Amino acid sequence: MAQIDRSLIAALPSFVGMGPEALDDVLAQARPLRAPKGSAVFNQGQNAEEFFLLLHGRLRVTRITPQGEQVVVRFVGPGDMFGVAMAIKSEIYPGTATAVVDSLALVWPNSAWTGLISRHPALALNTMGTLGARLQDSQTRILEMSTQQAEKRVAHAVLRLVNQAGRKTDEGILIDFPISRQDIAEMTGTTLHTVSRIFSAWEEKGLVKGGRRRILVCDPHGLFMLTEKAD
Amino acid sequence: MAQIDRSLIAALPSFVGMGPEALDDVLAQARPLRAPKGSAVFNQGQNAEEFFLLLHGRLRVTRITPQGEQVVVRFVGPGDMFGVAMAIKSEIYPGTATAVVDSLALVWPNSAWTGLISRHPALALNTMGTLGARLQDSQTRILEMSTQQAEKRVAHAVLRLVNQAGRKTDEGILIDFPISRQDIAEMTGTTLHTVSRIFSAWEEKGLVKGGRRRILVCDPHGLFMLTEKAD
DNA sequence: CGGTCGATTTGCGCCATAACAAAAAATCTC
DNA sequence: GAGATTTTTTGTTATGGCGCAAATCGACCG
Repeated sequence: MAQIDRSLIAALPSFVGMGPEALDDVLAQARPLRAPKGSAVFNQGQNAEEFFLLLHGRLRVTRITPQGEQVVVRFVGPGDMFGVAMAIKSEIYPGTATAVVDSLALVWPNSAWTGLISRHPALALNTMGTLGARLQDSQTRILEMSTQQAEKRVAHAVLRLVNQAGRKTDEGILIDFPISRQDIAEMTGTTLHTVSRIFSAWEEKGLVKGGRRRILVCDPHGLFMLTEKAD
Repeated sequence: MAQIDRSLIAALPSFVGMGPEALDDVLAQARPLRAPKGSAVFNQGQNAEEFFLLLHGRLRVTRITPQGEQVVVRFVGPGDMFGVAMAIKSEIYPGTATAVVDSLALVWPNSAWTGLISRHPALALNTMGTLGARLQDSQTRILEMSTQQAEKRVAHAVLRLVNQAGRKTDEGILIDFPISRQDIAEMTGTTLHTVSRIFSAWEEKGLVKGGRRRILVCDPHGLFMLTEKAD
């Protein structure tokens, strides 16, 4: 198999503090994987045999309850590791990862995990940092869902998306991957209908401009006010 | 300082797979800390300079929003690590840990963290597992808060407490540390009043017996049914 | 360009649950 | 054990946002 160039990953948060030979050791066991838009990289409940790093594109990670309700756990962006079931001592993938745009990832067999962690303490520390960041994020969401009502939760979710994937344009900040009202609803624990109403209200106030599966934030500062003091 | 006996920690999940000299290395930098009931081990926002392992007792970890609303993040039991801000690359403690009964912990200076992780890959893997378990737990709570209504969320919370800290008695399963309706409310994102009503209804059905700051689960199976099928 | 299908918007009625308000009960203190 | 304090229970009222349903809009396709 052709060796992947280490410059592809050297700058990523997961690999900071690692030398060239360490990076080569990491890459030696990886293979690339193309994920066309709409395809699933892995499915909830599947036996977890590999872990991943996203190089390019965007994935949506979802979880489904036994009763069939779905929630969006997070969006994966370039440089993020995902499907690290090994790290969390799980035999199966706890969620489903779907490409929302054409994407490209690196894949390692789970068998490589323990060795890599043991040989590269920096990788261990970085991975913990990533898990910790996700934990913080989850707990923040719990905090919001416990104490705030729908409009604020939606505002926070949009602001988080802006930070993760916002692209400045001359009209405002564009979230540059397809995301539906349904997605926002599943991120905030509300319904499609409520999100739609909230967005309509925001459009009237000039805070956002909605397109189909697109969000254009005209006034992020206004959203901040919405999340701080209440209307 | 007197060396702590390694048998105290050898069997704990955080230290499985570590040999005697590794355990001694870990313990060499630790000191014991008593936390009387009601005292805070650390406070939200404080500079994080140490990390901890609970040997005996029970702590409640809470987080407060800028607006002053509080939520209960989790309960820490014997054998659990807590306050591992280092692991998650945080400078400060993101929450407050309060002893709900007289407790005893081990304390390490943060400066010991990187070295310990680097020297003991097993500790790294175990810690990741712990973080992963908490992440799973958080995401499960998000799932529940998104899709289920108050009664089910409370039922789940009680069942989780039963698993963590339930003690069998001849009348049922007793959660053997002080926990108020307010606590349950803060764990489930509802109000004191709603929790009280729910508990009253359960008492009428014979599912639980409530005492002040105590919960006695008479029929866990009944609660399971409550969380599965509705009604 | 017309047809089809998915996404979004909007109206309406209803219900779970929050908010407010007190009383009652349990526990602690001296 | 009397009083004070905290916790819990319970009643009443108000409302956010969910469920249902139907209309509209926009995009993609042949």
